Amino acid sequence: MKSIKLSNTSKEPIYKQLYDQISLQILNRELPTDFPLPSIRTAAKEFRISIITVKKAWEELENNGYIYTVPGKGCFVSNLSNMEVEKKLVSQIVTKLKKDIEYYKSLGVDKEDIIEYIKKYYDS
Amino acid sequence: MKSIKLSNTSKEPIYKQLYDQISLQILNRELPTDFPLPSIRTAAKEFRISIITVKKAWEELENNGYIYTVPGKGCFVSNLSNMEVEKKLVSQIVTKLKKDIEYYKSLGVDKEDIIEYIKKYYDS
Amino acid sequence: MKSIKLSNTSKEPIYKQLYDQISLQILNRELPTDFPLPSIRTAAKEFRISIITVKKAWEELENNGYIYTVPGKGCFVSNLSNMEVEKKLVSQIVTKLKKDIEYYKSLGVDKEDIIEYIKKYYDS
Amino acid sequence: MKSIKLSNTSKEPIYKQLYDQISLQILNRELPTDFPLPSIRTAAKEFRISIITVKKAWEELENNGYIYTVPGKGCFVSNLSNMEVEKKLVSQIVTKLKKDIEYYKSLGVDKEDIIEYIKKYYDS
DNA sequence: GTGGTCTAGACCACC
DNA sequence: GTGGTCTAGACCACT
Repeated sequence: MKSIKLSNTSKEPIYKQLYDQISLQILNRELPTDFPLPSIRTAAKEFRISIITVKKAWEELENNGYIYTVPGKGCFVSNLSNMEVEKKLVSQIVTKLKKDIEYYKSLGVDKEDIIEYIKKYYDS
Repeated sequence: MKSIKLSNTSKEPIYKQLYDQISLQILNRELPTDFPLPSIRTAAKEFRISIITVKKAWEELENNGYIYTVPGKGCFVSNLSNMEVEKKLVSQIVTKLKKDIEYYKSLGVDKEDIIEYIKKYYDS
Repeated sequence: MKSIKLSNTSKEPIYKQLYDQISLQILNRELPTDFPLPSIRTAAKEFRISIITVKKAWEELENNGYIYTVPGKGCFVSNLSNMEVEKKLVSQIVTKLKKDIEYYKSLGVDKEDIIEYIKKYYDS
Repeated sequence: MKSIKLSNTSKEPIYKQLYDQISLQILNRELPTDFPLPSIRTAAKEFRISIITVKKAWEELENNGYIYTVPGKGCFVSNLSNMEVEKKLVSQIVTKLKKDIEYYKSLGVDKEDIIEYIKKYYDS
């Protein structure tokens, strides 16, 4: 499991940061099917956050089909088909992209300018 | 003054929605220098929100140099030079763009793919 | 009568700015005894402010003995003895100075440092 | 935390009094880095003022970099380097001093007289 | 009329 | 428990 970075001062709530980073690792196949997530208590200790906060993140992951829970055993990465992964990924990207484009258009930015900016900043 | 749209259910606080839309109109020169904003009370009635919520939005606008207020008179659009407008605009765009790019990179999206998507969606 | 400068955006209310500058000119003998102040209407036009605002300033001046009103004629500078002028001046200075000193002490500034600063900035 | 004194009758708004006194304690290192400020509710009770008034003071402190807030946790004194503290202090002193000097000059007071007065009153 | 400040409640998300 | 936001009133000084 790749390292997780949590920020106390960020505007994003901690449970959301946890959710985002883990779901992303699952989509990127960095966590394989049936990989056991750390127990809620272990994770709470490791990240020095409240058990409740971890529980909330794990719950969200389960609700969105990223993991499944075996009572008394723990939580494991779901068996996502490539198609499902692709679908979740594309859906996330397109949803965000459409919103972003709306924003840039409202600021009066040209399509060409945005593409310029992206070329400029993407590799840095 | 172009119409303002506020959503009660949005995650964005109301005062922030007000701030965003008005500052945008100022940057786009839709509101000229010294244009009088509606009075706090008038705006509160019009948008059916509390006086304090409007006040907070107006306050933020003043703190960031978009408007100036004359007690007993009202609030007016600041005299922003083209250079200042440009600077504020670019700063907003670049700040958001960098965050967005980080996000897309973390999802493993290629630069070319993003540009493809933008070309596809920008004109719709 | 020396020129008067009023600022709309200042934190000081306009009537107070008027009062301060005129009372000062009287204390400095720039306006002699029985000098006629402009009429309220004239002053309002000249300074482009409301008649009420001028009235308030003139009222304060009268209340503090700087001018006297002759109904139907106008307002005139009072006959202040040198002693009275001196007393008003010293009282103003000492009152402010004591408050200022308290402030600087609370910021932990040494007596010597303040004197240094004054020597440095007074002539600029 | 040293005691705070608030005056209902002062011309200064309550939130400003709070802001001034706390920012001063931070600049004087009476409150160390990461020191937890009392919660908004606690402070409101203690000073017998509204929650919103405390909030406004805390907000100003955050806007000016004196404290940082962690939602759900509380507000804490920022980690200010000695250089930053010095800069804030000097900026406050010089800003006020320049205004004071202007005032004394407008009253026709000599540099030497002011220094005399300061020597006389500073230690009392 | 205007903005500036303040009160005493309230609901929400987060920890 | 915490801070973030919001409401519906109120009083004040200034124009």
